[in-house]
Amino acid sequence: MGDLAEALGVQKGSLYSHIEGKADLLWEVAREGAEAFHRALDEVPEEGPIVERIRAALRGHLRVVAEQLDIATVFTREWRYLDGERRDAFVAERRRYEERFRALFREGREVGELRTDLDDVTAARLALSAVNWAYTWLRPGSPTDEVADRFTALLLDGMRGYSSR
Amino acid sequence: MGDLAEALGVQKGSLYSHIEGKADLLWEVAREGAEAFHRALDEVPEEGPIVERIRAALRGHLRVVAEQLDIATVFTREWRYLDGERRDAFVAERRRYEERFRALFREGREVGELRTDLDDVTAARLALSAVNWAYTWLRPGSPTDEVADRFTALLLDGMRGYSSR
DNA sequence: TCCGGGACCGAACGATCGTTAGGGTGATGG
DNA sequence: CCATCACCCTAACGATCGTTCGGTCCCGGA
Repeated sequence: MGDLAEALGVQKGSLYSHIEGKADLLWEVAREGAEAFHRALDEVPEEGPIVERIRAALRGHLRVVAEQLDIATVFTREWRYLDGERRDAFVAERRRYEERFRALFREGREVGELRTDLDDVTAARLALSAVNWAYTWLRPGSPTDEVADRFTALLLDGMRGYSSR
Repeated sequence: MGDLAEALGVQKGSLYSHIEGKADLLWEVAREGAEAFHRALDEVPEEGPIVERIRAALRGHLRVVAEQLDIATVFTREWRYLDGERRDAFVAERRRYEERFRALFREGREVGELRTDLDDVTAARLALSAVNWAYTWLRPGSPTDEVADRFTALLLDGMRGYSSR
């Protein structure tokens, strides 16, 4: 609160003309984060090759991370400090996000665009880990689309096989 | 400190007969973490198929996470609260760990066991992200070797290709 | 047996921090 | 022109928390 007031050129107490309390700030940022990531997933086409949709999902996620690094940090790390009801609500949103992500891989396996013996839970976990961890090293201005494409290529064709495209 | 004292069945002040201060505790746990992960990497054979060595490295890392979840959490997240010199020392150790990890993929590409056009930086980042993120969902008692093998399989052969083994 | 020291207690200190209270000022709009 | 209201200030409060201090107890070695 002190830092925030200082950054605004205002006394600590003056903040409370505008906000209710510290917890509300975290909650707002967390909600913004959830919205941003879900919105990015909304941009992913509902149809078309799964491979392209996975690529789009990774691109979208990384773009949010790079463009709103602070919000992404709250979404992936600082949300733990939410309390009670709000925490539950956030966790539900977060779980829903992961579920939407996982659905891509499941569908890819089911329709046969990905290998039919794919372990989609592990695949989704691998992809989500990569983008979740990105907030630790991705910096604003990084070529996120390119990074996402590299992840996609590696996830699709592996380190041993040879690209089929 | 209060929680710690309570867990030990002792008054807060009594702790200072045994330790110097709170910061030392974090430093000790962080050092323990770095040692544990490096030790796990030491167990990876220096020779033999790269694929098996990568699998061993992932297994080792996940085993440390599952068996010493609190220490792993400090190693991956809480180390940020180290100060000054100690923080620098830790970051160096962490960087060295990542570098040792990355060397596996580079070597695999160089000797041709992995695809020669492999983006080894991205590959290492993908693998490290997966195991780094594991502290958020891996629980003591999980079959870490199996999880590591699933990661390995996916990383090696991808979601689209078919296994060559 | 006596002495020294380590472990512990109880209490307080001092710093930080989120928050509240009370008062002032300046712009707005009836 | 005056009342209102948003905004800000200064000051202080209250809680938390890491740490310190003086004193007590007990155990092992001289």
